[in-house]
Amino acid sequence: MSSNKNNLTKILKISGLRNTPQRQAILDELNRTRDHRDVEEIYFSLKKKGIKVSRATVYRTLELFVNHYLIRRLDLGEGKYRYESRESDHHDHIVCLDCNKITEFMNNRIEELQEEVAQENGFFLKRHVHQLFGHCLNETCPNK
Amino acid sequence: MSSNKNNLTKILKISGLRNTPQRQAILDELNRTRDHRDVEEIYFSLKKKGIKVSRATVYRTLELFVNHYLIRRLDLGEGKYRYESRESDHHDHIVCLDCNKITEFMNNRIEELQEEVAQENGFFLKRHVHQLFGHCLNETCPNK
DNA sequence: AAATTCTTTGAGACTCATTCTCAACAACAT
DNA sequence: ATGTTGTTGAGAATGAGTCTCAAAGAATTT
Ligand SMILES: [Zn+2]
Ligand SMILES: [Zn+2]
Ligand SMILES: [Zn+2]
Ligand SMILES: [Zn+2]
Repeated sequence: MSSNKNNLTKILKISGLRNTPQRQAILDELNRTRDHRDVEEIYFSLKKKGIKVSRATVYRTLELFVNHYLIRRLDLGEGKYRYESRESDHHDHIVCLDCNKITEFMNNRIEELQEEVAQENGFFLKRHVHQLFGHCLNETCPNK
Repeated sequence: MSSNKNNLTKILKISGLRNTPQRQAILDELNRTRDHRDVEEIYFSLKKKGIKVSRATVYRTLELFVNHYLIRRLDLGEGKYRYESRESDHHDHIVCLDCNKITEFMNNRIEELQEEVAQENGFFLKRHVHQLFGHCLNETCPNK
């Protein structure tokens, strides 16, 4: 945590930016779990911990961190973004249409084929959005 | 067009719904091209043709058609939806980050692997969102 | 430690896509 | 032609996200 704090301060300093309690708290909050959280969830988690922060700052900070590759932003088609820690490796997501459970997957062959498809179509691939939607087989899922 | 009209009327009737000039015009407008259009584009195309229609009806009708599998809705992460005709076969999209050109692709191996991934993770796959983003090699692209 | 500089924050106004409300309108069956 | 009931239009409402600007506060210098 302490090394983490120094780390963030350094990363920001390179761009002439300052570390603040709010920024540190938001990064810690995301790195604490592997969840995929939206802005309201993050905002209320911080509030519950007694951290003085506003929604505007949460929005601004998340965008800052996405641009500095400290976190990932994902759009699961819900009309709002979710954010996750970047402490895990690259992966894509499967979402249950019934219980909204988000499962991560990574398939090397698919990643290779994405490169091939881009090349075949005259594109230099920068990034991709890949999500599967279906019904999970969980006992706890309302579907079962 | 006439057979198309009868067609739409039949499809709607099954659900106890009525065909109207607005609904027919919106479907015709989308089937006329293979473009991926947003609501404003569709709305103004209809207006330009002198068709009496409101934004509310365009929104409502597009959702109705998506639910009845008459058109497809896509979310390219622009903060708004685009719609396309369903007269083409299933495909996914590559988008140029510079000129926003949308190119369609279809890779059978990827589609198979999506099924495998879903199965491996205990999901029954219903649909997927798959988009590639990169730089196109077009001469007319501002990037070149 | 205090002063200085310049970034960051908070509160609320604002934007924009989309949804909702409800009275007027118009398909369609008989 | 009439009645029933689905549909439309106009504008209000919603909700995520952005913007504004004065006050607060990091980081640096003295
Ligand atoms: Zn489930
Ligand atoms: Zn994830
Ligand atoms: Zn391009
Ligand atoms: Zn397409």
